[in-house]
Amino acid sequence: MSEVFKALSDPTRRRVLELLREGPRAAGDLSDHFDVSKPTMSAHFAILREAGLIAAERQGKSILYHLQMSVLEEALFGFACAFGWRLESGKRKTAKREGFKT
Amino acid sequence: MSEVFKALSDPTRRRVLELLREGPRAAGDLSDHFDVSKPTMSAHFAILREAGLIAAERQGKSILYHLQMSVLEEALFGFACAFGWRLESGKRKTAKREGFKT
DNA sequence: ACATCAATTCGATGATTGGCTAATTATCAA
DNA sequence: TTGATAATTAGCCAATCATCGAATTGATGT
Repeated sequence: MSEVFKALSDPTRRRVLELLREGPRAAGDLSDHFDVSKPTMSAHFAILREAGLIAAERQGKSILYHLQMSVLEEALFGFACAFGWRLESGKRKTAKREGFKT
Repeated sequence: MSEVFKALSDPTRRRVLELLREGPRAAGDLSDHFDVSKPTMSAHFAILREAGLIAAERQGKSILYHLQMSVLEEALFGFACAFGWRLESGKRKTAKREGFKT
């Protein structure tokens, strides 16, 4: 849980998660949205990956990242619960992600 | 919002928040629950204070800390919203907020 | 005034973070 | 095989973090 919050504590990483909400994206595609070097982005991806928030899948020369919604949900849910809140799925406009296995 | 998540990324600090959920507590009283020095706890309190998650009030020789629920709620709410979730608590008279600083 | 208790600030130290450039790995196409 | 492309790893640096013991501030009781 600490790792999830740590991952969320950086605005670049939060933005990456938001971008991935729309569906899987290649590492370089994601990097283009930010004003930092690719190695730096790679490090951000690694932190998100180690927190379990995203997962990678090689596709040709690219590496596609996709959200692992359940982990994000679980962490936030677990915390919100401890504070007497309820986290509801609402009308989740979740991604139309394809080639995705839960 | 980054500061809130950063504050939440440490288990000691999360536990402090949980303890404060029961009601205000003195710094030393809180410190007794943990296996670290008082200066270290003081530093944790400072981080929570700077994130706006707790507030201090002097009471005689002690300093009472109490939760600032609304800030915690807003950060989580703001984030959950961006992911299409709903965060509900029994009685919130909160919180239309926008423009979190990232 | 002085001693005592509660908590913080100071100063130091080792670990982690976020950033970079340069080097490396992996894949695909000539 | 060679070259180009996508991404990561390696190596480095400055800044921040968590932690401690020692010194300091603030409030109270004698």
